[in-house]
Amino acid sequence: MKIFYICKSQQKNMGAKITLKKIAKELGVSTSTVSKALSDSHEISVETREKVKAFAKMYNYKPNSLALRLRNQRSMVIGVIIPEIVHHFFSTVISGIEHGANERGYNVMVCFSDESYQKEVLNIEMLAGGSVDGFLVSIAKETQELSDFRHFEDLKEEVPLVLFDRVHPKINCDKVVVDDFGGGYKATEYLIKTGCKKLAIITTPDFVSVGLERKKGFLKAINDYNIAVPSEYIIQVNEKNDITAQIQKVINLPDRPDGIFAVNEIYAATAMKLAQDKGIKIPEEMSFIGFTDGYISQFSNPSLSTLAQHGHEMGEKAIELLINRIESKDSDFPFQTKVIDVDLKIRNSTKKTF
Amino acid sequence: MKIFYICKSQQKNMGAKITLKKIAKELGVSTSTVSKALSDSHEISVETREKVKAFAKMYNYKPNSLALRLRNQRSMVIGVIIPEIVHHFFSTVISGIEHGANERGYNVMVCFSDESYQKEVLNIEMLAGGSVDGFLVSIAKETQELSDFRHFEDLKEEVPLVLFDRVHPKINCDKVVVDDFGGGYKATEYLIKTGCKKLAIITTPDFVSVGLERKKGFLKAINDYNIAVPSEYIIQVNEKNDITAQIQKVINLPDRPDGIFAVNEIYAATAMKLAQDKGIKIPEEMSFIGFTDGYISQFSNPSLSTLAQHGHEMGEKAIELLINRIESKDSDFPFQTKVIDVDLKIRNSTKKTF
DNA sequence: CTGTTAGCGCTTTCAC
DNA sequence: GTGAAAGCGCTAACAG
Repeated sequence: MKIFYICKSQQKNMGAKITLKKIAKELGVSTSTVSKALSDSHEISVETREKVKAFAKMYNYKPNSLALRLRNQRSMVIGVIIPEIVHHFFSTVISGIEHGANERGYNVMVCFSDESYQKEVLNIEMLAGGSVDGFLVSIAKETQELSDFRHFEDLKEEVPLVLFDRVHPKINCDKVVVDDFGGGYKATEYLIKTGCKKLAIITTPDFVSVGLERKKGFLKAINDYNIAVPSEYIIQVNEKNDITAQIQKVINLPDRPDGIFAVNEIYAATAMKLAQDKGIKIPEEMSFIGFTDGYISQFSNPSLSTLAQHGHEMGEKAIELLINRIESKDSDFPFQTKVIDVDLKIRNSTKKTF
Repeated sequence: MKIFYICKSQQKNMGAKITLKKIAKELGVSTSTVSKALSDSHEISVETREKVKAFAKMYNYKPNSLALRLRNQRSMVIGVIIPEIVHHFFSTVISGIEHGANERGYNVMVCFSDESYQKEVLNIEMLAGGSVDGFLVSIAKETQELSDFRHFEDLKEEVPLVLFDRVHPKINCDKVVVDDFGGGYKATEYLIKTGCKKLAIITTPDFVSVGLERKKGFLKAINDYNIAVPSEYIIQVNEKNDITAQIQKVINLPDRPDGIFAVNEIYAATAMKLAQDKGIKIPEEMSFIGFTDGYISQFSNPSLSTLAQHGHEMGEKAIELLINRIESKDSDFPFQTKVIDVDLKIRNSTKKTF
C-alpha cells in the first residue's frame, strides 16, 4: 500500500503543493469524497475515511486558506493598523487584541502606517477585499493633520471598523479611547497638590487627538485651581523639527516652571534629561509627569511618574466590540465609545503628597 | 445615464460588495469584458472601457484580493513572525523589512509568537496555505529551548523561509544574523582597555542563540587578555523568575566587578539602577555596556554605552534574500548566511579611552 | 471588439 | 456511500 503511494507521486520535489484534487486522483475517488472524508462526514464509509485521512496525513495536506476564505466569505482574521511599532503602548494594546481575538477563534495581522497617510491607505487596501473580516485602527498623525478620512468611509461599506486611541469624531464607528482628558487633569492636579506653582505642558500640535485631550485636561485643572500659565509654558512639539531644541526652550526660560506635564514619555524623559544637564534638582526644583508607562519611564533616572494607560485592556475592549459587530446580523445597533481609565503612577520625578 | 445606474442598484445598503459580475450585469456586458476594460486592454473599445471604468469608480469597485491570489497563486505578501513586539530592535528590523518589501511590490504582515512555541506554530499555520509567498522569522525562545523545528521543515516544502537574528544551525535555509560574537568581543575589549579588571557578564541561558554567541565573544576577549572570571561573575538570567533578584546578586557580591557586559539593554539598565541604588559611582567604580541601542539605553541616566545592531539593515537584507528566493526559478542555489556588523556606541556608562 | 469557457482549491447541494 | 456540478471572484485562452 505504502509503496503504491510513493510510486505514483514521485514529484515530491516540493513546489507541487498537495491539494484535494491530487489526493482524489491518487486514491481514485472524487474530490468531494476526499473533502467529506477529511471532515469526518458520516456520508462516507469508515473505510474510505481512514484511507483518505491516512493519505492526507502522510502528505501533510493543509487546506488552502485562500480557497477556504473565498468560499466561506470569511477569513477569521482581523487587520490591525497602528501608527508606529516602537511605541510601548501600542505593543500592550496589541497583546490585548491578540488575546481577545484568539479566545474567539480569530487571528490577527498587524500593519504599520508609520504615521503616514499614504501607507495607511495602502495598508487598508491591501487588507481589504476579502483578506480580513474587520479592522482595528489607530489613526496616523498625518491623516489626522490632513483630516481626510475617505478611506475609512469606504471601508465601512465593506467590513466593520473599530477605532482605538487615535480616533476622530468625523468617523462614525465604534471607538475605544483612553481617558486622556482625565489623565491630563489628574497629572496636573497632582503637581499642584505637591506644591508646584508654575506649571508647563509639553504637548503635540492640536490635530493629534490624544494630545489635545490631555492638554484640555491640563487647562481645566489649571483653571479649577486658579493658576496662570504664560504662553511660553505651553510647548507644542512639531516632530518634523528637532524635538530637543523645542523642549530646551521651556527649560531654559529665565523664569522657569517648577512642574512639567508631558503628553508622552519621550517628551518627559527628554525634558528631564535637559533639566538635569542644567543641574536642576528633580523633583525638588522641578517635577515631571509623563503619559504612557513604558520602559523609558521605568528606566529613566529618577524614574518617571506617569499615567498608566492599560493598553492591554484597551485592546481587549476594542477586539470585543469589533467581533460583536462582525458576528451580529443586524448591523445597525448604535455605535459606542468606550473610555479606558488611566492610573497615576507616582515614582521619583515628583514630590510626595502628605 | 446616472439615474439609470442608481435605479438598478438600489441595494446600496452595504454588505452587497460590488463584484465584476455585478458590474457586468448592470452594464449588460460580460464579466470578461469588464475585467479587460478595467485593465485597459486594447481588445476593448475605448467607449466601453470608459463606461466600465466610470461605473466601477462610482461604485468604488475593488478587486477581491483573495480571488486574485487564488488565481495567480501569488499573494505578494510576506509573513513576518517575531517573538515580541516590545523589543525596540525588532521594530527597527521590521521597518527595514517593510522598506525593502514595498520597494519590490510586496506587502508585509506581522504576527507575534510571544516567545511561545505554540503560538509560533499557530501563526505559521495561519499564514501558510496560500496566504503569503514567504516567511521571515525570528525563533521564539521556547522553540529554541524545546529545539523542535518540524514546523519550519514542513513550511519549507511550501514557501521559502528566511531566519533572522534568532536562528538555528539545524534549520537549513537563508539566514541573517547580527555579529553577536564580535559584539561581545568588542564590548569586553573596550571595558578592558578602559581599565576594568573584574569583568562580569549578564546573559541569557545558553539555548538563546544570540545570548550564547555574545557570551562566547566575551569569553574570547577575556581569554585573549588573560583575565580570570570567577563563576559568580557569570549570570544567566532565567526570565521565568524575578529578573531583578538574579541581577542583584552580582552587584551585591562582596568582591564586586568593575565592568559589566549585559546582553540586552533591559539587563544593562536594571543592573545599572541597582548599582546606583547602592551608591556605586558610574562609570568610575563600575562600567556598563549593553546590547541593543534602544530607547532604554538612550534615556537611562547615565546614558548607556551599547552595541548598536542596525536592525533596519538586517531587515532589508533578510527581505532581499527572501524575495530573491521567491522569484528565482531554480530554487536550489545554496543557502547563505549574512552577518550584520555591530557598532560600539560609547555614551556615559563607561570610561573613555585615550 | 466582445463573449464563452475553464480553472485556481474548496465545500455543498443534489443525484445516483 | 459516492460523484457531478455549481459557485466564491477573478483572468486568460480561445472563439466568434
